[in-house]
Amino acid sequence: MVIRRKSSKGDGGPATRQRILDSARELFALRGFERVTMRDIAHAIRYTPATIYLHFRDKAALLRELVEQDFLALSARFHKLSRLEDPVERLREMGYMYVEFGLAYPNHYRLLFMTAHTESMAKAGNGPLTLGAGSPERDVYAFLMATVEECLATGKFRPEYGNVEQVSQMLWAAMHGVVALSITKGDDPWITWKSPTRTVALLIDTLLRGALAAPEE
Amino acid sequence: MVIRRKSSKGDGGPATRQRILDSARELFALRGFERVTMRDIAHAIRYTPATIYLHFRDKAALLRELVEQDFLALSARFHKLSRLEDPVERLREMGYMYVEFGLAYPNHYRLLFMTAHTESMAKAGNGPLTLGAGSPERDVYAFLMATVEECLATGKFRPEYGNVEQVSQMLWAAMHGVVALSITKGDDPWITWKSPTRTVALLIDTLLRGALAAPEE
DNA sequence: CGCATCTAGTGAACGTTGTTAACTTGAGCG
DNA sequence: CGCTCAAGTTAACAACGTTCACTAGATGCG
Repeated sequence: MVIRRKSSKGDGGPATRQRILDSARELFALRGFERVTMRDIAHAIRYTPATIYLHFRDKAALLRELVEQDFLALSARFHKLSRLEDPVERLREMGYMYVEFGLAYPNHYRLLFMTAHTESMAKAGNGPLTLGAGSPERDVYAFLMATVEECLATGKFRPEYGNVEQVSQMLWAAMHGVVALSITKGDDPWITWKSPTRTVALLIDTLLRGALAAPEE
Repeated sequence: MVIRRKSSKGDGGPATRQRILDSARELFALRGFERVTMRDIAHAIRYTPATIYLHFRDKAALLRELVEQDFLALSARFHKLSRLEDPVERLREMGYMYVEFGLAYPNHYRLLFMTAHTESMAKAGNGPLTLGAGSPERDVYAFLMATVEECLATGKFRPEYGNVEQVSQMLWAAMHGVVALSITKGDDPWITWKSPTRTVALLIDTLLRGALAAPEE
């Protein structure tokens, strides 16, 4: 309907949109989603809160776009692991990488995996981002599944691990648990927390030893 | 305006306090913490919102007291497992029980393990509930640690699993991952989720096989 | 030029939230 | 009777996400 022929500021329109995204990202990562107000974001770029609504439907739509970008970052890091020949070793590195990612950017991780954005998506579900050759979410999960399948095809896993999706979800859940527990409970003083890095190392070792067909040490 | 006839003062005070707790519990479990307002709770017991603040410092304090009670319920269920002789079998049942608990009461679980109530505790930290012979939180975790230690003492585990806390936290994290992922992402349509019950079964099997000293099948 | 149009942005408001301060009511008691 | 005190209410506050009516300024066209 509307042809974007505005060119006075040239890229003035999309530019402010990007500025909103940038300051939102920074504030979210700094203080967490709930503790950042629309007025905060607007103030950071010296605009009025209403301006944000010219570029994004809700606060949730803002979140969603950032989440999508973060998924892309994680996905890119995962794909760098393709050079590892041994799928088991790739799986191990994926686990480390995943947890490391979550611990390095806890607020991002919270947005990605600890908040159900089914509702947000339903509200602002008209964006083209969820379409287009599989979202980064799908991509990350597909990469995990492909690696698991390769482990299976090369006979590295025991026969009872034939269900690729089941195994993938199990592995994902285990890694997620380390990150999520560390993020939400890591500051509770009533427990003496061990380093999550050590925990994930032990967890991966245990899982692989339990799943591999032949003893590998 | 108030229909309620006050029986007397001696009994009236704690009674309304309990009514607040009851309706808050019901509403929280039904809609989740954030989607229940103080006005909702007050309306449910036909009182004014301000009345709640005569009995509880915040909304968070209300939450906290309920959380404490839920922990007690889980703790009680755990202690019933004491009759199991084999600590490994006890561990396995604890895992099932934990996940089953979380899936049966997702909103409760969210309150218990998926929201950091460090801040809430700090605000309403004067309550006597955190004191007194170890809170249920500590209790549940202590029960897990004791079972792990028993596994170790009886030589069921491999020698590299000597750190009781490390192993306990690893197991807890893995179980937590299954529940948490299922709660937050279980409704996402872009993935075909396997039954969490099956996932946790596979996970426990894998973990135990990886941790046990001797092959057990 | 003159007029209409579109766009990015503003300012003030709306409805809802958690929370608090000031007032009212009624029982118990000297 | 009058005092006190707990339990509740009324009305408001500030902060939040969000919307609506409006405006400054650039552009397109006769």
